[in-house]
Amino acid sequence: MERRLETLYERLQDGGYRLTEARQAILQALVESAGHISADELVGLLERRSISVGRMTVYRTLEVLSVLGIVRATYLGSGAAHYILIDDGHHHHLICSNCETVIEFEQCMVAEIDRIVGEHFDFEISGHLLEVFGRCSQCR
Amino acid sequence: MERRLETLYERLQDGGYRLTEARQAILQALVESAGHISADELVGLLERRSISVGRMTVYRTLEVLSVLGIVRATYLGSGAAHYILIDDGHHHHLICSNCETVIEFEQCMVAEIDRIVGEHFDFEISGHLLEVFGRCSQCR
DNA sequence: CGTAAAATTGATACAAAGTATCAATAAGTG
DNA sequence: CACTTATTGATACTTTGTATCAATTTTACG
Repeated sequence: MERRLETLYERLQDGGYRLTEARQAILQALVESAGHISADELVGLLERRSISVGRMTVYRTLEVLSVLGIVRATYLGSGAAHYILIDDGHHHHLICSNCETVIEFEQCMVAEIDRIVGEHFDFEISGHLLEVFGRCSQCR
Repeated sequence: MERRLETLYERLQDGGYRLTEARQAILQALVESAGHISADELVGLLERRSISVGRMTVYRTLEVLSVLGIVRATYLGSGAAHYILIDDGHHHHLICSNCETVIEFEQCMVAEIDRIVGEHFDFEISGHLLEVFGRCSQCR
């Protein structure tokens, strides 16, 4: 668990960014929330822990983490982007197109695609996000 | 090509929605733009063709199309959600985490996942969106 | 250790994106 | 055609995201 955070800290630094307290707090919150969280929810979360990080800083940090491929924004119903930790390279979830329920799953068979497509387009692949849509059991 | 539109019209109606001129215009624009388009870009596109559809209607229609699984919102850099036609059940693209370039590709090997995961979670799957991230050749 | 250069932060102000409301209008039904 | 019901769009508004810049923090270096 700590290992994971440490690695993220390193990735920030290796990317040429400074490892500030704000960024550490944000990464920590992201790891612990372990889900889909919007920028403003993140601000609220940190606030409740009496860690004061400005809204602007949160937005900027998420942008940095995006560029580094650590985080990925996705759209889940509401207007706000939700950020997903994708530091291990992938994330998968089912989304009910009706009620927007999100169910995460682990099964991943996309490694093949990564390889083939990456070669084909001369693209250095760092990860992927697979969103599968449909109707959950309740909405049918 | 016309066939595709016809099918979309039917899906709207089968879903219990009325096939209005506004919705037809929006679907048509989506099919022709054949890519990733934001709500406001869509409004602009229609305006330029002297088809007047209110902003509100576009947002609402995209919401309806989302619920029907015809369209899917995704984040591509800018703050606005971009909508992707996913009427044939899937869409795939590479996104450079650095410059946000989008490269679409067809290769799809995810059918298997759809089946397995769908059964496992009692989820009726209608499609998926696979986003693969990394660095494009220019950004390396 | 200080100190200076450079990155980062956050208050403020702003722009863009998305939502609620409701009277006017258009679509389907018989 | 008339009637019921869904849809539309103008308006006003909230939320989300971005630009700016002085103050602060971090890092590198003497």
